[in-house]
Amino acid sequence: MRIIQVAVPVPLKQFFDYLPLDEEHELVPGMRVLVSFGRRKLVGFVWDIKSQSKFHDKLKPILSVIDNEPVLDKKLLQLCEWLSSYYHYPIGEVCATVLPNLLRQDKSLKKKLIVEDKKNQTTSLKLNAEQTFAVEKITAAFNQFQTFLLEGVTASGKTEVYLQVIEKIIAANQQALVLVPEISLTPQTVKRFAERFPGRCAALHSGLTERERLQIWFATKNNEIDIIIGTRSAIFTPLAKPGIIIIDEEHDLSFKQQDGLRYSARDVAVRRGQFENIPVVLASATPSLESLNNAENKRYVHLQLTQRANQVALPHFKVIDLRHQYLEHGLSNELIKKIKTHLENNQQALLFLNRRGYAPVLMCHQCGWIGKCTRCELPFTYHQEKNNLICHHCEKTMKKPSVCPACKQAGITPVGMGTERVEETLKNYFPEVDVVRVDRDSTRKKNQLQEILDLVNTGKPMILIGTQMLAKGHHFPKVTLVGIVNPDQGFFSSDFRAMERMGQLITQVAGRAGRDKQKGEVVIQTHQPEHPLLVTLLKQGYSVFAQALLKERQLCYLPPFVFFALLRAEAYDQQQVENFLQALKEKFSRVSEVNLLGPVNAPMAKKAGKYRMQILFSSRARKTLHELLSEIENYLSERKLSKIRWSIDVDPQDMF
DNA sequence: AGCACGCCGACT
DNA sequence: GTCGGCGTGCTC
Repeated sequence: MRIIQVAVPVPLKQFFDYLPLDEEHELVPGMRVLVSFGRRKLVGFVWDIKSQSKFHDKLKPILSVIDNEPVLDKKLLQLCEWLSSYYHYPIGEVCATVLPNLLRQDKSLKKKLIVEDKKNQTTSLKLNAEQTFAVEKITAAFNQFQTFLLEGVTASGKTEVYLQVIEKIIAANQQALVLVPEISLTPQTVKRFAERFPGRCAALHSGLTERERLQIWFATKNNEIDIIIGTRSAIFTPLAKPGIIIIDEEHDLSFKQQDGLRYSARDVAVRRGQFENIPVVLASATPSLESLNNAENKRYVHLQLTQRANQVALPHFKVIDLRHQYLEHGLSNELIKKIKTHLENNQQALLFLNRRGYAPVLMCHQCGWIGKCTRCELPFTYHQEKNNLICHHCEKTMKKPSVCPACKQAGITPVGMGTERVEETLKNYFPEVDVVRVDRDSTRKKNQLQEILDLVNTGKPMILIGTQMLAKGHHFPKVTLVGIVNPDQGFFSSDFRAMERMGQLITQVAGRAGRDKQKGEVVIQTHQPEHPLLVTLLKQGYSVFAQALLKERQLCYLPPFVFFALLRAEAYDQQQVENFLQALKEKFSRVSEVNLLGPVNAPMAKKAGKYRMQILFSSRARKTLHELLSEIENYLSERKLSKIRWSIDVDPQDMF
């Protein structure tokens, strides 16, 4: 008797057993089958073929077999199993998450082939000694599992290292999988790969239709494409002949999925490399502390590129002490003067501010009223362009009131700085030059970003104001001045990773200054000019700064020296959430190797009308931590929690 | 998660 | 009388 064990995409931990459709249909793990599930019909995944079942009296036959060959090969099934147990997420939902949307449905596979335009092939650049060493080391690890941390300062030619490694991978008849952060998957990135390997690469960018995605999925599975470039979810692309996985800007936060299956594509890449027995390259100018620690422990081979190509000089850092200074809408006189000088020299200036809109708070000068979103209980951001108040957490929007809703007097004032306000201020100062704002609002429409980039590339003097969007990937030859308007949140945030991120941002942003022949200048406005970590970063560079942070993490029992997981819960009734988590904490606090902290409010204590709280689990023993999480997962799935929704976040990024 | 069942209050 | 609210239980 054959019993088919099926992973069904429902939020339940277990598999479900079915009878085969008939004797003819061959069933192999990884194939999709249509099954009757309760009163519904669902697309499930064959997991195993067994000879008996505990549910022998309840078994239904499979309704139909969708595939002739598995959509998930053995290695991907192994990866799914790992994902399910590591991230404590139901196996059937993991299988569905890993596939393109169109394959989650009951559609049989039909393949087309993808038309590729042939381009002129560019040739390899000459490597310096460090690059050559890196290429040789990585090449020597082909066909075996080894993780490399490729740490290269900006303009050190990391990309050329990937390209030459990929050249060798292709020569060995294997495929390369390249992951890049969300905002850097631009036409320029893709172009560089496409021009070196014409007709051999495909990019999974956001502009594709589901149909196009599926075509690329097939092409890589059938070994018709040698190089696949994509963001986070591309880590699940099937590969006929896997050769190497490369993660560009491995420190980037967009590699962590923030809902559903909360995986880190970087960590999944390392695990996949292990299962496929191939090398994995994690590359960054500013590696995460996790990866640096792994390099230190010799789990990763540390490769360093310290030379900047073409004799590009490192930019000069200048700290502007904001204490006791008059500020014109958040800008110091000194910064404005510097902008003027650079513009007069026919150069461009780039200002960073991590806050879109006009001002993060709108306040009544008469009575102190503050505009807050009723659903999230956080201040509205004032957008002058639309004359709106917008909650950046739930998108709730309202018209800006003309008089104070509380005291009915006129006196509503914007407080704090956003990109719109810096734009307005600088337009007043420099009416004769282009002042261009680059944030999510100004680039919402298709091609808007490209139009801005084209304008910048004309090279005429101008001022750019942007959020993080501008920190990566783009090359602005005429920018010689970079100003960081307000990095001070990094010093006081309750999030222990804020300082790491600030260091990464300053270093990455500095890399935008003077990439051409001109020496660049980076100006940082701060109320904390003497902060030891800021001084270390600016005087001794990111590596020394990161070492100092790692020491701090070790002393304070923080990751990567301990492992974290969060259990979040939300409901419309705040007391219910708290009681639920408190009871859970009391029940599971007995394991001595795992610390439980909380319940405390989640990063957004109230979102879209729901109250959110969390318990933090921390442990030096990963195994013990995961055993406890499994126990809790079992306990919770066994009982009915009508109004409370909970989720587990392993290795969380946004904690507080 | 869905989806059904079942038990209560309030409507044409 | 029946429509619909949501609390509870089940899915091989």
